[in-house]
Amino acid sequence: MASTNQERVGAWVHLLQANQVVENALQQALKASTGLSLAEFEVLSRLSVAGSGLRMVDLAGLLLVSKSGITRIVDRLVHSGLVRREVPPENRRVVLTRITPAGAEAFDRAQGAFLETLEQSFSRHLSDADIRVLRRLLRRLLEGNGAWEEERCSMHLRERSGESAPPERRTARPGSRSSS
Amino acid sequence: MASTNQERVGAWVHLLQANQVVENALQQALKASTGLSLAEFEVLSRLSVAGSGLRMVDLAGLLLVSKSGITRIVDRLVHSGLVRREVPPENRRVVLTRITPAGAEAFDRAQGAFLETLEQSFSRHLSDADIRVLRRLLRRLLEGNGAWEEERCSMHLRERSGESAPPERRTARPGSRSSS
DNA sequence: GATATACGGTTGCGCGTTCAACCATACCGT
DNA sequence: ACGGTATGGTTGAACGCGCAACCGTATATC
Repeated sequence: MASTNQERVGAWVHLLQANQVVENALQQALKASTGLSLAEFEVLSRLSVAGSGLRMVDLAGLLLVSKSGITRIVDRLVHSGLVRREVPPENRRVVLTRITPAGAEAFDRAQGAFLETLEQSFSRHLSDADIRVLRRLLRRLLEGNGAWEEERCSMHLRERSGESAPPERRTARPGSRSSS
Repeated sequence: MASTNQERVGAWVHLLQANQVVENALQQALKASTGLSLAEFEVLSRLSVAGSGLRMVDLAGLLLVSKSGITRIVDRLVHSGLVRREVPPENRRVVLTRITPAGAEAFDRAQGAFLETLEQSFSRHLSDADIRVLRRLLRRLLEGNGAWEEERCSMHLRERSGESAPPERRTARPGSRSSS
């Protein structure tokens, strides 16, 4: 008994729209609370755990945006003083981006609004088991499309309340995944 | 034993990225095969089963785009001769959009590429049971966010093999969701 | 060492979307 | 009837993103 095209298309429409609804909620919450866009917040999130900075191309891979896209996102963050560009002398063709103290502070503030809104628009409606199942299915989707990267799919947020502290993955060794 | 924030955020990142990957694949396939954007295809899809036309505002609700957004999407479709605007004499403030023969033809062609790509990038990687589970979870998400509308979540594609013609909805729902 | 190639990043441009303002039409209370 | 309000649609400006072209730097080949 195979699923009909209607069922498959329906499932995809659900995916499309659920993502849209949650994403809009997050965008709006972030913009309202700190003026950050979701992409900017994501960059700050990545940089806040990458002590030695990240290359532009790695950020692009992490966020699934183009090279020019990440250039502009970082442009805006640099302009607001939340991120710093840095060209390492030993390899002068890359640009390392590092979070500034002001950036870390902004991220901490934004993280509050982010987690709260994620709870309201996402996790609140799913049981813990649901979340794991959803994660598993979507991960299979990513793997099937060759879009699976371990480090990309775990945004390292610092836990706020004394919840189980994450095992601080520090091997941010970028795999240079530009499939351009 | 509650799921950690990391797990929730991770699940959301999966949602975000899986959607992005599938959407990109569909966009690209449609553009390559027929020059249509995903939004334009979606409009054609809706119109192809709405015999008596759809109002702009209804289309906007169906696609989850803004009023101005749907104006421009329809503009492009009208300009390529795939869709017709029509102002009913009995209510001259609405605009009914109807698919033209050329539009129906274009949709038929596009549908092939669409279904094939959806299979390749989506359903291919999930079992039938998976698809149903996924659908159920995402639907719960939509319901939880008050974004559930029966008719929106079933894109009526014509099955190649036997189908059931969907009932056609005539008058507008007052609850259109451009909560602007 | 000189030339070719690959890699990383930025820039110009076009496209598509939203927001806010606006216009037109229908609906409602009096 | 008549003003006020709500509804449906379009328009202009701004924004964010991707594509392609470009430049600078590192690496490979000879």
